[in-house]
Amino acid sequence: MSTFLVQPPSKEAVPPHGKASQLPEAPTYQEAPAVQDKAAPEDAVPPHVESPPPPGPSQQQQQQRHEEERRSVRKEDSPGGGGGTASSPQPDSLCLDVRRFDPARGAASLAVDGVAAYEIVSRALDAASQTRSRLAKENILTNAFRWVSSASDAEAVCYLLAPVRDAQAGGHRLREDYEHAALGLSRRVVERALLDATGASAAGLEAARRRVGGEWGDAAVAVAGSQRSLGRLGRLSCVGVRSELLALGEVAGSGADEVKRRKLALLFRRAKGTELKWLLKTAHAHMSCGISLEASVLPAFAKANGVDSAEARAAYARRPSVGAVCRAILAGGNLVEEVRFSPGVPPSPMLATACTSYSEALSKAGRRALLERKYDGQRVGAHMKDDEEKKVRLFSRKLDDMTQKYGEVCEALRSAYSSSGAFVVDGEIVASSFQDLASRPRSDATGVRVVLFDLLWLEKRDLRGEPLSERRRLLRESFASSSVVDFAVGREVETASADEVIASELADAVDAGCEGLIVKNLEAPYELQRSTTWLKLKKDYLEELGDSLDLVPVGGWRGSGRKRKWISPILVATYDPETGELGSVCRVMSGFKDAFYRDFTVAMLGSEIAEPSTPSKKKNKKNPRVVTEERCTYWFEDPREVWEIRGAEVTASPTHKSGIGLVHPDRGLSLRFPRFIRPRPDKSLADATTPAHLAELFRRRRGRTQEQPSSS
DNA sequence: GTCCCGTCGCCGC
DNA sequence: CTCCGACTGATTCGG
DNA sequence: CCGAATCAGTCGGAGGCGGCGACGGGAC
Repeated sequence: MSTFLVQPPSKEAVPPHGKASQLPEAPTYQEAPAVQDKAAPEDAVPPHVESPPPPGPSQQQQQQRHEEERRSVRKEDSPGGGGGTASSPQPDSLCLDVRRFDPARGAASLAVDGVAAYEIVSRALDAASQTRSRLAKENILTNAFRWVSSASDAEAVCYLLAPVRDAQAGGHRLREDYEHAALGLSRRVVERALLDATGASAAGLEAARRRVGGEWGDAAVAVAGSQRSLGRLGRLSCVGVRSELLALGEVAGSGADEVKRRKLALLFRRAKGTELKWLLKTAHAHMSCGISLEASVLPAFAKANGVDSAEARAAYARRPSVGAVCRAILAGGNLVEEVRFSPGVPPSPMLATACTSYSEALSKAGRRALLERKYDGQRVGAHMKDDEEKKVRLFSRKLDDMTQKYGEVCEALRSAYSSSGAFVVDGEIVASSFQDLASRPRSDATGVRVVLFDLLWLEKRDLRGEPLSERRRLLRESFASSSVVDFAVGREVETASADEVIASELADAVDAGCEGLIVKNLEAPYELQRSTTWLKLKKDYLEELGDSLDLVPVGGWRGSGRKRKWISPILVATYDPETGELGSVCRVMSGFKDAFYRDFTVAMLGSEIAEPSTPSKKKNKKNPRVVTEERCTYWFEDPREVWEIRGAEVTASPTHKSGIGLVHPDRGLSLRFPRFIRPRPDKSLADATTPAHLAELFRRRRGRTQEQPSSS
């Protein structure tokens, strides 16, 4: 508590969030034992070969490895990478096939005061994280759920098995999304709580981490090991853990972190065995165990109770309430009747599939298609219930309630609605640009518009099954456009004869400041999931369109998880031939093949990054020509390579320095959605994109706006 | 004690 | 949002 | 006819950008 930790021990466990992590890495002492992955044959690969054509032996090895994996559950890494090496050699009974698993055995010890023990969750997660097979995971979860019989336990277990909101780290999900409450747990608080609870020092924990193979969770367990002092606190239950975590989210105001730290430490202290690992990972919102609520947990719970797992998923999409779905499953499993879509509760939105050519879009779109503009704003589902109040509520793509934020939109929708009774519409909230929209205050964002494109419910009718053409007709009948409410611009075409128009429609959409087109099958129903009846076509997806840049890699960081052996992300820069400066544009982490990472890392550092030491010091000095405020772990000595990098658009950046002053006094230029396309060995520094060129692209883009053309 | 500024969680894409 | 790799289930291919 | 190779779809997890706002902590 009073001991102020110098550096969070998580330095490498967490992604390098740019401005933060400092300190170029001191510890250079080598780790002797274990780390058998050091001895892996890949190491024999000669340094810096441009994607070696005959990777012969290594591929075979991989094959072999996979088969091994398939046959038997094995320890060692899996998604999380470098998992518990020396942990349980004995497979948990949860790994037995569902038909052979006997829930009665040992079940007594899995209850705490009559409710499910957290041990159920930690055991399931332990077992599931040992394998990559999704079937095996589902098998494990299904077994675990056979220890759970009440709906309230089931709900808590579901949340605790998948407590992270989505793939994007950071947020938690411990209650209905549409009542979402973030926990506001900073890494520092979590780490201090951990040290508090275990009595370990930061250095001790770090040492333990090296011993167990790099995983913080395992290190925590190792450190906590012997000194359990439960006292009268008692074992953890699922409902208890969930409510304790939720309580952390309620703490606010000055001194909040201190209170949270204390509460968390209390929770950690009660953890037994690997429970601590999962509590820690939960608090960090980084589970990395290959389990999601929708795709793994709910289907497993359904299966454990004799309900079709696809039906459970569908039910959750209609009404994303874990509690409701669990109750219905336990109450007999009539999900169609008992878990319904209804106005006021946001269903999962329909999403489009990305598509990289005109022909692909048209061939997949069915006979008749709608070429609709894709507005660059924020997705919104607007609901009005059939009640006296006539209140419009808004939900984000991830179902957060946005009613408060966009009060004007609510008002405008209510008055634009020409019918009576309930409605559910789908649309996009837009401003003159995405950046403009994003900079609105979170509490009350005014001066925005909403562009409607679908209608899911009208009065007493669920319209999801109707073809898009019909939904669209009803949408236009039921709402009047106004200065705030509008309809998405779209053109209905016969796909057989649309080859000509699609390119020009896309061009027009981009000219109008839109991101591109959504090509929609006019006969298709509204699906509460990603669907191929909606195809997303953006100009930067198309090979010949969009801007690709030629940028220079100048530095990088150590990756985490499955990329921990490599440099990732990688900082890239423009080159200014006048001054010789390399101004940073963005970090890139998308688009690289694993082999490329390996070769590049070897080329830059001499080998893949051995856990847990490195970098070697000599690679660690920034080249003075590099202009950035990023603090890379690795700086490349003599940046001269050129890579093709593609992005959706150039942005004015508060963090990157390329072209600073050219479009804004103290902002540089960056890229939205950056990804690596290919190396350009044919190009040299002199051919790299210049800051001036980047500025030109920025200005060109800024000329286009989504603002309503003040006509009609 | 108050104010201001830097971090970082969280959320949008 | 983007992308890649792994897993799965379906389908086709070779013996 | 059956097992092996191939294919397409799904899933998970690696992390990009900008921006608001809550909080902690230093300056005053």
